[in-house]
Amino acid sequence: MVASHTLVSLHPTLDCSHCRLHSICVAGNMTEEETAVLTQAVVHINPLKQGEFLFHQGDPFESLYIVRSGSVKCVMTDADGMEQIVGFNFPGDLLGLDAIGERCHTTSVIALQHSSFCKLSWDDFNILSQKCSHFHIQSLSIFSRELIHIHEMVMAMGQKGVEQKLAIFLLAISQRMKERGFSEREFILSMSRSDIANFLGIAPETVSREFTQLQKEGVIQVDRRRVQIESLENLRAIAG
Amino acid sequence: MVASHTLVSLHPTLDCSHCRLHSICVAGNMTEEETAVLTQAVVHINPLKQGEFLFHQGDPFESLYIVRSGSVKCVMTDADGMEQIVGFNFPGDLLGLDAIGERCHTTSVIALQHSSFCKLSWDDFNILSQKCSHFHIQSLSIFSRELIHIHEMVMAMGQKGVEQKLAIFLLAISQRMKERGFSEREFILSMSRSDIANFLGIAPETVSREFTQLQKEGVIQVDRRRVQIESLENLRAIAG
DNA sequence: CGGATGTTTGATGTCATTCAAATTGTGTGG
DNA sequence: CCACACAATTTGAATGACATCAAACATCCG
Repeated sequence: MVASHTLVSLHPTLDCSHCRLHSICVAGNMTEEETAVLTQAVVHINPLKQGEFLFHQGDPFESLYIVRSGSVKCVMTDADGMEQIVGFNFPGDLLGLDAIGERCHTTSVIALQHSSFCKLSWDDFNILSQKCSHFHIQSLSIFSRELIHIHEMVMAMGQKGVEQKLAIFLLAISQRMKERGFSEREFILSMSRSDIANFLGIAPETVSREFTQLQKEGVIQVDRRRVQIESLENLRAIAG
Repeated sequence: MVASHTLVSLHPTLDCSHCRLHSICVAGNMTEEETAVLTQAVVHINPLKQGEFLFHQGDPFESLYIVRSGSVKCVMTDADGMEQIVGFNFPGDLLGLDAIGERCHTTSVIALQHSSFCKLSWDDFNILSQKCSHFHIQSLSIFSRELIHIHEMVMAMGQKGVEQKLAIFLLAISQRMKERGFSEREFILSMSRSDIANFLGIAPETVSREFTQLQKEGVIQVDRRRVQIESLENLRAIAG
């Protein structure tokens, strides 16, 4: 529950107003005072190691989570055991939105590396939405952008060839790195080739081939999981 | 703006509490009194004929819309002119959610048949969210289910063969018909073969072939746009 | 009725998958 | 620190699923 009668945080080490993700997180656009209320509601949970689950598909819905550091994949498994990665998430991203309607998680979230999270209970989320219109609008905006991301994903899967898909994927990662203050030209992929393949709906071998193909064309440099984009322009041209 | 000081509707012919979509629309779970406030805010706009636009991609964001009758497709066009249908929507569905974050519509919505809509301005939406916690939660739930739908879509596009895709598509339509009180076994598709093909990321000819294939297998009966599901069980088995 | 549009069906081609093997990377225990 | 086993990635060759091209057919609407 939000302890709105005091602005003094019970967790002095944790303060949303000093968080470097402030602007891209739900706290964006909130006043100093509103942020203090948010700080009261947010809980830091134990960090996860690579491969550990933040929550499982089917778990009852209790809280939303925000990635604080590291990265995760969001996986959906259907009746016949097929797995589909429906998204990768990075610091500042909000997790668990799909569970609101059905009151249980429809995806599993798995850490791709050592990762930490903020936890915000559904009750507190609603109280904050009611109290702080900036929070309300900011969280809806994040929700909305999530929808756009997945729409772009569907566009890529439906309309594009494999080289285009990979280019679009790399540009999306690049964009997210940039938003978070990292280099848009050089980064380490936190997911495996198989994860990328599954996400894009293609075979892992094809991902490999297209990586080397893009390298041959001089658009990127790949070494293991390190990617350097030689020409963003050319990559955009390929993405279409 | 919501005229909350009076519960008497300015549009006597329009009353959310008597709407047959009450339960699946944003009005679901709202109290009688809250519904009255919603009624004040909602505006009925001119109906659209087949092929007409409710809004265009790029239009500034002002309002959300709810399908009252008929059906629409939601289309995204990218830089190189490729079009992707990212969803079909039916009575009770909320439209325009993708525009909240970017303050402009990222998709175009086109009527598949003569269709009518309710309009709810973004300002009123926020006021209602603030005032009525049931409305707030209900709209988030609808938002959340939209995410699940598109995730299921991505699953189908990434993991499944064409026969499965079509089976999944038909089951999704069947489910939506059922939710709206129509037969889940027999319905008229409001979209063309090309629309279905585009949505599923396959060729129109392939849609044709798979329809006849499913018919040969005795799972469905197709006549033009009328579909009869002979065996929901078998169709589910094919969908996987 | 007649042209335009949408749909079905058939023949051929192609891109991505699949299968298989080689290579490299990673973690663990000696 | 090195050797080993296991996992991930890369590369090659063959197959296959779906797309594309082309034409016939049906439907809709004036």
